[in-house]
Amino acid sequence: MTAKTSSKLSNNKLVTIKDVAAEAGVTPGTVSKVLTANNYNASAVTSAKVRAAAKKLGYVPNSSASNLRNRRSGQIGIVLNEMDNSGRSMALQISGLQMSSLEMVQISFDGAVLAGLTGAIRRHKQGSFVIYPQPTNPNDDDMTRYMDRKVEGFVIRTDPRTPNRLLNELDPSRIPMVALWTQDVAPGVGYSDIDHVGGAKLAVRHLLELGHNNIAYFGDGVGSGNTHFALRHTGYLEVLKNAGKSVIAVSDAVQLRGLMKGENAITAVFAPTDLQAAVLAQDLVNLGVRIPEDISLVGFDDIFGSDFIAGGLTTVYHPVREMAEMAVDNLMALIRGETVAKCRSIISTRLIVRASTKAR
Amino acid sequence: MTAKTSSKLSNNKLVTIKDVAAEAGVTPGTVSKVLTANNYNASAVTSAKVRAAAKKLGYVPNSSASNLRNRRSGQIGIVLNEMDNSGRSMALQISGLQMSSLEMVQISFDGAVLAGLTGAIRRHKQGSFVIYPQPTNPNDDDMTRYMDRKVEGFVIRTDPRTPNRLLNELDPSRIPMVALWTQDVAPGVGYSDIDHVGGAKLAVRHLLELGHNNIAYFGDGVGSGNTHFALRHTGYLEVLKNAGKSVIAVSDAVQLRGLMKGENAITAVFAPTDLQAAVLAQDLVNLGVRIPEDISLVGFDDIFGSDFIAGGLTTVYHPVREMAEMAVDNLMALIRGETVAKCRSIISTRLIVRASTKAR
DNA sequence: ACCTATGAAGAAATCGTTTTCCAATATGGC
DNA sequence: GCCATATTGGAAAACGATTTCTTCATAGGT
Repeated sequence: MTAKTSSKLSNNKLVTIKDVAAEAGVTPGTVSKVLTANNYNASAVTSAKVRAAAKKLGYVPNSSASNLRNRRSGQIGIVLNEMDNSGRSMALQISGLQMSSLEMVQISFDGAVLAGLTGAIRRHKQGSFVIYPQPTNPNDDDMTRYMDRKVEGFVIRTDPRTPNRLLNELDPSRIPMVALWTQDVAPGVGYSDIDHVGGAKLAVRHLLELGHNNIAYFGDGVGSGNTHFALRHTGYLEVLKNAGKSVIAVSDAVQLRGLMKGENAITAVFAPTDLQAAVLAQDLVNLGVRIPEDISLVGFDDIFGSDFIAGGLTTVYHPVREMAEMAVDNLMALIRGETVAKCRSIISTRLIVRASTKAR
Repeated sequence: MTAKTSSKLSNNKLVTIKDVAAEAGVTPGTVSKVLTANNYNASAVTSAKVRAAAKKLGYVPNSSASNLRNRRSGQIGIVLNEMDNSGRSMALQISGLQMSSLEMVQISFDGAVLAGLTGAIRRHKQGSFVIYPQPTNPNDDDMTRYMDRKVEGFVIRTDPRTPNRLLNELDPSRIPMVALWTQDVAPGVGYSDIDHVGGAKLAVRHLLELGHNNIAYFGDGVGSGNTHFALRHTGYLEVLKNAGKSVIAVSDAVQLRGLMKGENAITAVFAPTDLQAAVLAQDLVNLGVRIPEDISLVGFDDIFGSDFIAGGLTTVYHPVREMAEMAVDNLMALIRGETVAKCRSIISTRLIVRASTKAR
């Protein structure tokens, strides 16, 4: 009980709309109209009085009251993966240099997401952003139902390798949702993703411009269910088909070295992620293949450390932060009643040319 | 206007306490008492009826209404540094391997903080956690004042190198605050930090146990205003003074190598951060000094990549995640009315022994 | 059996804001 | 100068949950 009562807002004497009204010599209703109603025409003198009083008293509207009256919750939920860096020492040692492990890439990714969110929050001051951990097991269902009544919408961080529970279980016609990092959503769901296809095209066009005629894709092209890989592969295929070049997928360094001979020798490789590029680069170096002298290599993501892969990996920049900001913007727009089509964004990427590619 | 009206909670037909009351055949007041009042004695039958009705209808209390009535905001503010990874390619190349730059360490740090927060959020379901960017310039003062009326308390992430504006400007007697990553706070402010002194002691004791008699501290001991460095230096001094050993500070590899000769030759070094240990290790290797054969080296932080510094750096683990969780717990306790003394935590560290230290 | 003490549930006020409805005043046309 | 029509601001009813105050009923003591 003591706990209950003492948990009141410490700011005991808070300024209410009544105080402002008294100070300005008008009624609370008028204050509200002047300060928030966008279609109300107050006389210039009343308006000035009210604003002066509000400023003088340092009035900040009580959002609980306002949200209650407006039947809004004033909160949006940001669902992030619950990061756990317990396995942080599982780093890969690649090419003689310490490489970011997949997990490190993830933490870095979520750090950038957070950076994007703070940016969005700075702009959308009016609302509250509540971070929720991704529900993973059935015990979280309670939490899901709970969240669902508390917020006006969700930004949901997806994983390219696995379907997202929340996205599948919540009804977009009942609660606005924006998926982060995928374009593969149900009707009515917004999204913010990067341009995987376009990014891959940039990479492959770069290799074409350097005079490479036989460009391999590193991986099976299906990406074992990783939707990003599939899109990046698509970009690879489109550019080469349009250019009338042949396509080929290689799965390891030994196989690749075998294909680097003869008249259709492969002279360049596009890897769908920097991490894979790093693995390939290490294996190639171990086989005595030089990058870029013997083969050009392009990655994707511009992960931290990519400047050191293969002496500086040419890669496609992955704008995580911008993507996260846009997700929030899209959700706000969706909540405002914007059409879903306008709440779907694909953020452009750009090529970063380093030392791993060279003209033939 | 359309925007305004359409921003209503999509969940139009939400279940209120009245619905539950009607279903259970009691009044709303009774429902409230049964479900939330902790000192109310309802008859077993009424209680059962109410709970059954609430469950049947899927009742979730409207937190705006409840917060309004209870004069709480139901929100706590988490103030994090606004992360910007634009300078991400400023990595250091150390010891032939790519090292985390200071900034990377920061992003990793904030990622771990976020991980800790999600953990705390999972436990403290009742409240909302709002992430705010750290106010940095005077234009943010509006935001500060705004935040300050919206939340019941703050967790404020500090930087050891610079004083924190928010901590200095807000009045702890008016709004509860918990500083994250410092112990240097005003009266009334809680904190959650790691045990810098104790961690340093672990490191230096480890060296003593290995038989080292002349252990140097890498850095000036003042740390140019970095409070963490000062504490770690204190731990170093205390252990050596208690052991009757001499202390010495070295500022670079060349100076250190000069001191590695003669009867009081230095055989071990404690660096207050892994990043500094990495720099020192690289310089030592370049000078032909072998680690740990010629000199033992211990760092602090267990940053990502420390397993590769000097072939595996012995270091002190820095529990970021636990520290962040504890900060939230402390703030909740402070808001509940707990004494400030109980809302100050110092999280224990532990030594991680790798290859950079060896017995004399 | 009567009166008091206790227990349990209802009635109603309240939290602070917004908005609809109305009254009052000012404006303009003739 | 008078009536109709805008303007402008006030009065009051919501929004949903909580809690105090009250009432009613039942149990217990003598």
